[in-house]
Parts: sequence; structure tokens; C-alpha cells
Amino acid sequence: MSNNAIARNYAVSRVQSKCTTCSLRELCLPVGLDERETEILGELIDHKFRIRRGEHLLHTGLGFKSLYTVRNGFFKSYVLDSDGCQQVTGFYMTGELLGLDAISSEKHTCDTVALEDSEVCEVPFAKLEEISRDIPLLMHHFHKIMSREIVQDHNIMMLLGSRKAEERLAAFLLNLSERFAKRGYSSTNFILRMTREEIGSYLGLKLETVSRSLSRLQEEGVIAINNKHVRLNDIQRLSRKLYSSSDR
Amino acid sequence: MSNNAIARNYAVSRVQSKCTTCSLRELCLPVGLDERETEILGELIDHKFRIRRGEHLLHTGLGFKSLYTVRNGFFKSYVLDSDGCQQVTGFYMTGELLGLDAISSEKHTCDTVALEDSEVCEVPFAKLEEISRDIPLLMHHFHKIMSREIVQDHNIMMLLGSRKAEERLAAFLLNLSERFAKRGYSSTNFILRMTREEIGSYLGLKLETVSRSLSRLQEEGVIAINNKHVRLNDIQRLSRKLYSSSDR
DNA sequence: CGCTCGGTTGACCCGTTTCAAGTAACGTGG
DNA sequence: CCACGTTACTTGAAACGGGTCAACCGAGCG
Repeated sequence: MSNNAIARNYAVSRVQSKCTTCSLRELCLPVGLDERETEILGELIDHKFRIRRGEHLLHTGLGFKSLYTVRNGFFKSYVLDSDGCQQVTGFYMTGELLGLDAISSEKHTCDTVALEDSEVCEVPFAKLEEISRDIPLLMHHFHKIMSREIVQDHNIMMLLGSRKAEERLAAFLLNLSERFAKRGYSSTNFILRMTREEIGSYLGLKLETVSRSLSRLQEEGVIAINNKHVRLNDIQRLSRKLYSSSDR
Repeated sequence: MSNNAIARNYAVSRVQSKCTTCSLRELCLPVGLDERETEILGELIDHKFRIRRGEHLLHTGLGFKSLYTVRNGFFKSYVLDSDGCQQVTGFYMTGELLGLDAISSEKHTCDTVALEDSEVCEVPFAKLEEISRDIPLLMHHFHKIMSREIVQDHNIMMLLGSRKAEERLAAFLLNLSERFAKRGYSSTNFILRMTREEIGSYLGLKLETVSRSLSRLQEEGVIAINNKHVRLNDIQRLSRKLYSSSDR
């Protein structure tokens, strides 16, 4: 099994590599790879980091070497513009890939901070490109991941550009819901790891507006919200919130 | 020169491939490639399309086969959401790559339409991935292009999320200015290919607000605008517009 | 136990949207 | 080439959504 060209080139170790046993295989980079390919990928992920809540994983301006996959936990990325105004560009959960923005300039363009105690796997980018030459599926999947990021950003642009506060919140909650569901958590009952201010920053709203919109959704009975804990009572009705705006 | 492994594999034709003589080499996909590599890339770009102003190059939902590079002309991409509201997601000019959003789902997620008579080169994506296995520089450059798209989207998100109308316009004009400059056109004197409505859609504003903001910038003497023709009189002052907002 | 930080709610204000009217540019067909 | 209709653009006045400021509450942490 290890007796083939690829295995020789990459000197697959006998110790079980981390990826092969990782429960995230199907969410993360190794999607669709076979055992051997996964093992090769696992070889390259040499470091696993533990990041405590509030600590930074990445800083703007930092030289780019690696991508990071969230092994567990929760992150936010944000950009600080010239006058110190912070804008959250994304929230990242288990299996998602951090640092894609840095490939173009070879410097990170966001700060990334853990919103709860978390672990990440470091993926040295040069090595990733190298082995993806031999594992076309990996290369293709990586392209899909980057493309997905672009699509997601377009969706956010859509929200920011033409949706009212309540619609943005609805979209935000539904997006979280889906992502939790995909990870085997409840799609209707979850904890918001971020503050109202961070939600607002992501959605282009002030924290007071976030608070008010959530309150209104609760009054309407569509959601129940208690501090950080949310329950989606009526996903149907929540979804309908998205379809009711003016043109722009 | 054609007598090597790569050339044999890809049967480089003797006819000069389009990329090698293309003036866009350094803006487009072949950045940094040597003659032979460029020729191989050129081999794969088998079709060149002419798109008339107002015609669509891509439709949402269309199956994904190829990327397209703008050879000359000007495009906009937009998404139509559920209730028919149109949001422009980007403007594309010479040398820029269209269709990256479609890689993830294998369907196009935007409509793309020419804002003036244009030409594009079709880049079959499967072939691009294939040859990028043999041309690591091409693969890497492609990753940079995707990453750049992500960074750009983050910048737009920033604008949409926390900037006032006039600041958005200033950022928009400066961005166009830079891109024109990079293509050898005047950075202070150019034609807006898009309507006020399209600018507004891109920037999350109504066309009237775009018009008013442009008028104000003109009153201040920072720009001169006459219909579609813009002149940036004071880039310094225009840049300073970006640094003066509240937090969010 | 008290302090701090995050969250909620109210009142007021401001910027952008909306609605409307009028003008300028453009493309088409005669 | 001109006349026409259409589309794009500008500008004003009024309405409204979200921002701002401020007070208060509640949870979590040291």
C-alpha cells in the first residue's frame, strides 16, 4: 500500500497521520481523497495549534506561509481600515479554511482571532501547492474552496448592498443554522459565539440595531433569543424575510 | 526548443499561439511564464469570443466549463436575488478573469454582460488545472488571482458596511483610476462605462445618491464630471475622503 | 460582592431613499 | 440628417430607517 510512487516521493510515515482519522475529513481539505492521498496530505500538516479565546491566530501584514483549517472552535476575521474602524469579514467554524486572502500579496490582509478556545491545523501553502500537483482532486477541491469563499462574499455584498436590518439578521441566522447542521449540531438551537457588535460589524449595522432587530424577530415569535442562545422557532417564516425588499 | 517533455506532451503547435504575442501577458494569466510555458497556455485557449455591448457572456445557473479573460472591453457581473433585485458584484476590464465564482458549484452564480463591445478568451478550466500541474508558476499565479478576488470583495464589504455615500464614490473612482493606470490609460481622465444605477448597485446606493454625490464632489472641485466622462482634479483630496468615517 | 462588559431600550437626529418633475444624451427610423 | 421616443441623469422636497447618545439592566469574572 505504501509501495507506490507517490508514497515513495512523500515518505509516508507509518504513524497514522492526523487527517486519516480526523472526523472532519469530509468538511475540510481532504474531501473525496482516498486513504493514501489523505495520508500524504496529513504528512504536510505538521503543526496543530491551540488558540485560546481572544488570542490572535493571524495579524494583518504578517508574512504568508500557511493556511489554517479550524479543527474545532470559532474564529472571526476582520480588517482594520485607515482610521481604525473594524469590519468583520467572516466567521469561521470547524473545517473551514483561514488565510486565503493572503495568497495574493503574500501578506495577511485580515486579523483573525479566536472567539472561543480553538485548535487549528497549519497547512504550509507551498507544500500544499506541491502535493496538489500529484493529487489533482486535492487541487480541484482547493479551487472549489476558494471559489466558495468568493460566492459567500458576493452573498454578503448582496446583503450589505440591498437588505434591511431585519433581513440581514434573518440571512445571518439562517446561514449559521445551515453551517451548524452540516456539522451535526442542531440547526434550530445554537449559541452565538460573537457579540452583537461583531454581528453588526459583519452585517454593516450598529450593535443597537442588531439588538433591536433580534428583539423584533423575537416579538414576532420567529426566534427566541436569550443572551447568546438562539432558537429558530419558524425557519419558514425566517426564510420569507429574505424575499421582501426594494430594488437597488 | 519544442524538443522537450512538456512540449511533446502538449504538442505545441508551430503557429504562434495567441498568448505569446498578446499585449496583456503581464496582466492576465501568463504573468511570469516563460515563452514555452506561455505557448502551452496559449494552446489551451482555443476560442476567442466577440461580445457586443449589452450581450451576455454568462448566465446564472449555466453549467461551468471555462473561465474567460477579458481581452478588451468592459463587463459587469451581477446577481439577481429571489425577488428580482439586481446587485452588481463587479466590473471587469482588460486582463481580468471572469467566472471564478462558478468553480465551487459547477454552475455560474452571476450574470455577466458586456458594457461595451468586447472580446474574451475562453480558458477551459479542466485543461487549466491539468497544465498547471506541469507549470507550478501558472498554478500559483492562478491562486493569487483567486485570492485577489477575495481581497477585493473584502474591500467592497468594507465600503458597503461602513462608508458613507461620498466615501464609497471616492473609493470607487480611485479604484478605477488605478486599474486604468495599470493598463496604460490615463489615471485622471476616463470614461465611466456603466450607468449611475449600476454604480449605485455596486456601491449599495440608489442612483440618485450616486448622482448627488458626484455633483457634490464636482462642486468641491475634486473631480469634474460630464455625463460619462470623469476627470480627477485632485487625487490627494479624493483619497482623503476615505479616511473620515465613524466606526462600525 | 462589586465591577466591568455586553446587551436592551428609548428619544432624537441625520443621511439616504423615495417620489416626482424636468432636462440632456442617445439611438432609431424616416 | 433630423425628429422622435427612449433612456440616462439631475435636482428638489418629504419620509423613513438606522445611527447616535444616553440610561439602565443583567451576566460573568475576579
